[in-house]
Amino acid sequence: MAPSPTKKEQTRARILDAASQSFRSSGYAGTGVDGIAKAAGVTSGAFYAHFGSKDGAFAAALATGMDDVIEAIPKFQTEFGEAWLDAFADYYLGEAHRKDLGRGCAMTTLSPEVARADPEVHRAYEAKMNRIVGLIADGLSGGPDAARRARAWAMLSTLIGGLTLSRAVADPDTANGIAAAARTAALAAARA
Amino acid sequence: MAPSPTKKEQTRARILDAASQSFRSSGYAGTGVDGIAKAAGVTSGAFYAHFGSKDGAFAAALATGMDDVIEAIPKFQTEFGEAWLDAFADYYLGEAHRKDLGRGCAMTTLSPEVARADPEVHRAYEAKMNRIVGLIADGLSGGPDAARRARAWAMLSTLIGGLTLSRAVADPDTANGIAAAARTAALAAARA
DNA sequence: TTGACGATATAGGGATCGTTATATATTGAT
DNA sequence: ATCAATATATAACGATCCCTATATCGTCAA
Repeated sequence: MAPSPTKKEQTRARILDAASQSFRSSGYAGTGVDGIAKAAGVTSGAFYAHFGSKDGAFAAALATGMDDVIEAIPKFQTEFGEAWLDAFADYYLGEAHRKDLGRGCAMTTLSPEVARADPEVHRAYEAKMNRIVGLIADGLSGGPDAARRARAWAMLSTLIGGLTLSRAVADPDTANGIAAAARTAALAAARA
Repeated sequence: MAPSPTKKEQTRARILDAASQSFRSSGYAGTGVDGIAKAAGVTSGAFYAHFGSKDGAFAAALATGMDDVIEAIPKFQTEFGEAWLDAFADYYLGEAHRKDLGRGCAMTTLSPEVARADPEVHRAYEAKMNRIVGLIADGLSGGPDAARRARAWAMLSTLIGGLTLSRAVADPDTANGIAAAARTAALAAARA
């Protein structure tokens, strides 16, 4: 059984949660250390005791955000079996996920931030992404491994792009149309 | 013939160029008014004389960035004829475009920023996006209009997502792989 | 050439930024 | 219960943020 978290671990988890949410919904530059601390119910002193800097908190938020995906994909695969791809695409482009910028998938919200970050962040991101693509490719059928990985990248591209576009438009009908089109294309790309 | 721009218009154009580049490469929150002014060779006084606020400059940069796309697509269509889709995808996911965050397509760099912006920005963005999708759909063949628009949305999703992903990874080979996979999927989605 | 006006520069305010140093509170071991 | 160690709070620094008010510059008309 997992050991019950200490008070310090609970505080760290609250800060990390607040940081993750703010980085996703407001971006790196749009996020302030004091704002994270306030959202977590602490002050900046606790923040700097747990993460040494804003960069450190971003790296941690990025890592856990990607780990969430790494954990989620096998769950979809075991829970839905052959239909896991459809279920995953439904979730990813569904209204609930679209509307939840703060807790939405880190791949969509943080990738543009990573593109602006230090090379070290790029590398950490890429390592996680490679694991994610590997997990997805394992859940695809047909073709050699390299081709399955390529199809996984294509599917992810379509899901992430579709989610980004649907979040940027104003009209819900337009957003639904984008999501539906991206869903179809993402599944087709995965099975091509 | 176009009238030669006045000094004031030239200054405004320089500020707008600097703003567009900074908003794309550093994001809205990562961009400062003083930085824009310095990059344009003026001071903040000139900035506020031309655009009344940071928001105003972002709206202008967004509008012109989308207009660039609106102008570019017909050029691809007339220049490359039937092969315009391939040429467009090649450009969009090509190395030159991937490496140029500051002058790269506004759809990819600014859509995540629009998702965080006021509803008014969402609406302006959506109006431009609808024109872009219409232009792309006009260049597709087969199926009713609604289906062609859906395929245009799907292709854009894949291009934008693929570009975003390829910019976030560290390894050039990985980036090339993502771009190639997204290219194939984007073209397939457009012709599905 | 002068005067009036429009374009840009200068100066600075009030707020928030990330961070550090220090003080206080809280925990855990004895 | 007491003390040491740790966790968090407080206070403050210099920098930068967006923006306004005012001053200076340049331009064109008369």
